[in-house]
Order: sequence, then C-alpha cells, then structure tokens
Amino acid sequence: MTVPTTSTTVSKSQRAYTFLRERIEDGRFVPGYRLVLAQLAGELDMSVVPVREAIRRLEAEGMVTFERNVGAQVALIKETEYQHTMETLALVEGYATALSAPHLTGAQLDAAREVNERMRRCLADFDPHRFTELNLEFHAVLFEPCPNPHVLDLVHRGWRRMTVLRDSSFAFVPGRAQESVAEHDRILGLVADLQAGRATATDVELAARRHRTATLDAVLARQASRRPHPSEK
Amino acid sequence: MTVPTTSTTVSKSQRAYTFLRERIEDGRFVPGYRLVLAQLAGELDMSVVPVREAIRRLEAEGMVTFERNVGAQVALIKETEYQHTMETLALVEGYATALSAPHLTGAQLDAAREVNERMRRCLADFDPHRFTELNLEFHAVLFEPCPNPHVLDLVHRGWRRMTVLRDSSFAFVPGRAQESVAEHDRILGLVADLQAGRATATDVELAARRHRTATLDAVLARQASRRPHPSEK
DNA sequence: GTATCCCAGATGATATACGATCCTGCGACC
DNA sequence: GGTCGCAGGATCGTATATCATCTGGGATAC
Repeated sequence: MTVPTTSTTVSKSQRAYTFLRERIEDGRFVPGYRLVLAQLAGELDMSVVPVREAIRRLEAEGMVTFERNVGAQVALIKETEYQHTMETLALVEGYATALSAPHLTGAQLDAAREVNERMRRCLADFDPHRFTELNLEFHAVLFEPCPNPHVLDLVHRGWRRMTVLRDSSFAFVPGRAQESVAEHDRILGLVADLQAGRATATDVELAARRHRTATLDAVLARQASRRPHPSEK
Repeated sequence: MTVPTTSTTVSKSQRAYTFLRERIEDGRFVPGYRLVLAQLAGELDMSVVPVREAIRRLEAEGMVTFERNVGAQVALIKETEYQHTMETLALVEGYATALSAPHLTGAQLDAAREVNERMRRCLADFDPHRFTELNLEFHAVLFEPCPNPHVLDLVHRGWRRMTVLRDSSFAFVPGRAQESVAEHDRILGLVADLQAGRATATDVELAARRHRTATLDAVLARQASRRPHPSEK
C-alpha cells in the first residue's frame, strides 16, 4: 500500500530553502542573523547536507553571505550596495514597464488603476505594511503581460533583496507615499498614451525608472539627514 | 614562516565549479552534455558532495539545468530564451556604458579606441575567435570605471550565458563584424560628446543598447533564413 | 502485435562520521 | 601592561554509506 504521506515530492533541500527564505523575507531572521548549519538541521529534522545546499542557493541570490569555515549569516547590506541594487532595480523595472505597456489589456489597465486608487485611500490611515503590499500588487499587475521572463526574474530578485532590508535602517520614507501614487497615475497615463501612439516606449521606460530612483533618492536623503556628522561610526 | 604550500585555500567545491565552468565556456562540454555526479567526482578525484554543490551553483547561474533524481546537463537554450537573454544584456550593457561614460579617463578612452582599431584590422584576415576576444576586451575597458558593480555583475552573467551557446546553432554572424566596429566608433564618439556636454546619458545608453540589439536581430534573421520551413523539427 | 507490468541497473538524495580550519580566551613571556 | 602563543571549542568541508527514485528493457497477458 505505502500511502505516500500526501506529498513526498518536495526535496529536503527545497524545504530548507523555503523555510529560510520565508524567515528572511518576513523579518524573523534579520540581517546579521547567524545561520548555523547543525542548528538549522536540527530544527528542520534533517541532516546538514540539504541545509548547506539551501544556504548556498540563498547566497547565490545575495540574501545570505557565507564564509568558509566561519559560517553563514543573513546579508548585511551597506548603504552603497543598497543604492546599487536599487539603481539596478530601477533599470529593469523601467524596462519591464516599457515591455509590458503595449501588451496591457484594458482590463489589466483598469485593475492597475483600481489598485492605485486603493493606495490613494490607504494614504489616510497610513499603514506602511499595507501600502507596501499594494505597491507590490500594482507592479505585479503592470508586469503581467511582460514578454521577457528574464527581465521579470531580475525584477523579482531585486524585490526580494529589498525585503531583506525591511528591518534595517533603510526603511520606508512616509513622505514618498503620496508622490508614489501620483507617479503611478502618470505612468498609467503614459501607457495609455503609448497605446494611442502619443508616447514612445522610451518615455514610459524613463518615467518608470525615475519613479524608483526618486524613491531611492528620498531614502538616501533621509539617511544623510539622520547623521549630520558623517564622521560618526 | 609557515609557507602555506602556495594555495591550499581553495575548496574542492570551488575547484569543481571552476573545472566545469571552464569546460562549458570553452565548448568542451556542449549544451545537452550530461553531467553525472559520480563520474565527475571520479575525474576530479573527490567525492560527489562538492561536485553536487558546484553543479547547483552553475544551475543558479543558468549554465546548467538540474532535474531531481534525473540529473544535470549543460543548459539547452531555446531561441526565445536566447532572445530574452540578449535583450536583457542589451539593457544592462547600455546602462553600464552610460554609467561609465562620465568617469572614463582620457587614457581609458584611448585604450578603447586602440582595441577597436585592432578589431578593424582583424576584419581583413577574419578569425571569429580572436574578434570575439577583442570584443570582450573592448567592453571590459569601457566598463572599467563603472560605479555600480551590481550592473557589471549582470553584464558578466549575460556574457557567460552567451558563451554557453558558442558551439550551438546561435553562432557568430560574420556580416555583423564591420558594423560592430563602426558602432563602437559611434559609441566612443558619443562618450566624448557626453563629457563635452554635447550629448546626454540617455543618448549613450540607447546607442549602446541598440548596438547589441542589432547583433541580436542579425542572429535571429540568420536563424530564420536557415529554416525556410518553420514546420521542421 | 500491442500494451502493461515488473524488475534490475543507474543515478541522485540524504545521513552519518571524521578531519580541517578558524575564532576565542587564557596564560606566559617580554 | 602589552603581545605572542597555545589549547579548546565551534563550525564548516568532505568522504563514505545507505536509501529513494527514475529509466529502460523484457516478459507476459490479451
């Protein structure tokens, strides 16, 4: 008989990978948190081999740093690296937007507008967590018809790395929320213009890119204002 | 004292990774070549564990596909995937060029011009291999002062994936070589213009992007002409 | 003749065990 | 008092062994 206990089709290394990624993304494992192979293996009721594999995979994605004979920890991301990651994300998001724009259906555009309206209403009783969720949803709708999965993959990697930083010092800039919603409107307008032949793909791309670089600039400006004396450690 | 026997500091998994990547990149392991853990472990005189890790790392980079309980093989890349990869490479290369442009010193610009001249001379007695090498060198010089290592990392990943295809059907298009050299000239001219305030970063970026998409289009066109009846397997 | 089932070989996945390396703290010596 | 050196523990790195799974071929039933 051998009832296969419902779902044996997922490997242990996969389980370990999912386990770790979940905790890193939702902030339970903050940057700098040490990942000890033997300890994790015990928690997950498996040997160290699959755990090791999972950690190496996360390392390849930039979520974890791993040093030989020393150990692994959730990646600690410095300000310059954050800046570089966000610049790259701006690049690929902008491109993804331009690629998707001509393929967006009326229904998809309406859905995106609707999400953005929810974001606007969310501005009143402001909840950063909910706002971030809606923001992700907005872009997910926008990128639905993107014909280049490679670019989307890069977008998702960028997003994931960003979430590693949730609880670090590079957090949300509340003042940006309103501008974000307005910029979304503008991007949606440009998409409609593009479909009507009144705007070029480059217009859409650069607008979408600037949308994220503006957020980045705001974060960096706040960081700078928080340490008036750069001489501090 | 402790002469550390020159270099014992390299792990076996690292050695296996280098070994495999070399063979994939220089074409000894062609796309589709099966990578059997036990066999490779025998060749490398190590156990399967480090080999497995190396293969998983290559999988994360897209050089290898790995299926559970079935095995690994050098990635077989379809035409659409090739197209998507190259589009992405065009995007990041264009951006990397624009980012580097304002920081290129006179010496670096001269070096780039010199490499391009060698490419031009190479057109006479044409050797695809040498031309490709020079092409890589040209871009390496161009990206030297790029301030965003993330973007450069994406460029290098794209290049590496491209080399996987060397011996597959997506090979070199000889007719493109001349245009390539001319486009390099044009890009270098735009960089100089940018530094003199006569061109914008976007001009440089889009020109560099078009440089690669033009190559892509040429490859795809040749592919299309090679199979007049798309019904063939 | 064809379809199905089953078995054996090949191969990957994981567990366990041992060795190598690095970090830490303590003590001795300058 | 400071610095060097030396255990000892913690942790990773790899080898070996065993289990699980897939694949392909051949026998058998229809």
